[in-house]
Amino acid sequence: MPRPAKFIRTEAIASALQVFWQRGYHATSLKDLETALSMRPGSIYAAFGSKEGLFDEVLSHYAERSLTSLREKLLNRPSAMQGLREYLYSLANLGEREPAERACMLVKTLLELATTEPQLSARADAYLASMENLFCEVFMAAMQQNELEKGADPRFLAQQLQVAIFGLRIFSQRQTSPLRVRLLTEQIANQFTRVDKIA
Amino acid sequence: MPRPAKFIRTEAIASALQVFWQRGYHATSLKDLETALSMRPGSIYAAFGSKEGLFDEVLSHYAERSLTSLREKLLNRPSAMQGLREYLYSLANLGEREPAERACMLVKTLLELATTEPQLSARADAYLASMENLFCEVFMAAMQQNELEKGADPRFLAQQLQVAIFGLRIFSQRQTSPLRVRLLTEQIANQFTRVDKIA
DNA sequence: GACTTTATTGAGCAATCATTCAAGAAAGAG
DNA sequence: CTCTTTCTTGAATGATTGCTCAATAAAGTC
Repeated sequence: MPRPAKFIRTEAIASALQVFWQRGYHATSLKDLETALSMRPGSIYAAFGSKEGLFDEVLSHYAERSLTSLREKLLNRPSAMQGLREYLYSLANLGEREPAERACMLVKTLLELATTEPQLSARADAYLASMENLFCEVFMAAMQQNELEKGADPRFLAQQLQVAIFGLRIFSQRQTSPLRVRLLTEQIANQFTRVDKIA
Repeated sequence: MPRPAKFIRTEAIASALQVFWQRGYHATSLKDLETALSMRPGSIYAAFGSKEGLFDEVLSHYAERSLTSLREKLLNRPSAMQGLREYLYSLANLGEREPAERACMLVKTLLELATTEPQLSARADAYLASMENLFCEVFMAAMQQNELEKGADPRFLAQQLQVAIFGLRIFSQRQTSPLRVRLLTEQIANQFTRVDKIA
């Protein structure tokens, strides 16, 4: 079989992610993508079908990557609460990251495309639901490990946690000092993994 | 002096707000605005200068309106904490509102335009800082009224509160049941106006 | 009524948008 | 090498973008 594709799909998607994450869906033009991917329009369309198709694949890639990373940090840990704590602390440097990549891309997509591209927004929503479910599993594991009181409501805690992370990542987009973001992160980590939550 | 403008500026801005809030800045075309405002391009440009100028005025209008409403609810109250509690409970129905208007427009703007229109994003940021300051005043008043312990950090509490509201309003954009949003809202209200915070 | 001043109109502008496709280039198979 | 298959190219597509401006309409002043 002749002529393998010159571009590497995963690299193209990683480049496209960067552009879409920073500029958003509507403000990203095909010209932007041509530059970022070093591909000509024909190749992009041959490979991904459309701008929407490319975005869709980028979104999946981002979400799967995020979910995989979360699972590694949170599941099958000797102490679920310790894993959660470490994950939350990994957000402490949010204020020092690339500004346009501080907010979660799923959230940015959920907001930007709610009206204009509801199917893409719905896909982002579905991935966020998976993340909530993952948090729920963590709290259930913590209950089994006696790190969380028996009467706790893991679903509710998972949603509370997601609210806190949503808010933190939005806040980190504001032009405040990275230190304030760090302090807020630590407060959240303490709130959700506090000693007095232990049975 | 002859021929007064037929359109009413505040009404035009209110209509433009609805379109921009729902579709975002980049996905709103001049055709969308012509339809919403019932104005022809020439009139729009005579009145507002440019799409960016119109958006800027819309953003100011939204922010001033929000700030005024917040001040009414939160300042000069016999009990600052009671005012805060009532404000937070007013968010309990977020899950039943127009989907694309559940998230704060300032936040949507901060995220969407961070890279592509940094001056508009910065304006949204500045208004969010005013809101944080307002929250800070509320907590200071609560301390003076002995509704909050003397050692409390009003600035930190204000930022925590903003994080919670950011997160809640994003979460309410997800396709979850309005009841869950209500429960989360009540939890936040209790967290920030809890009895054991009182000195 | 005539005059002045401003608002409104909408056709039309260049630029950009996402997308297509015929032609050419590249690489393995024989 | 030739052949076949696939990938890449980039000019060109029609639609849409934000925006302009000369012509027209409307309202107060005199």
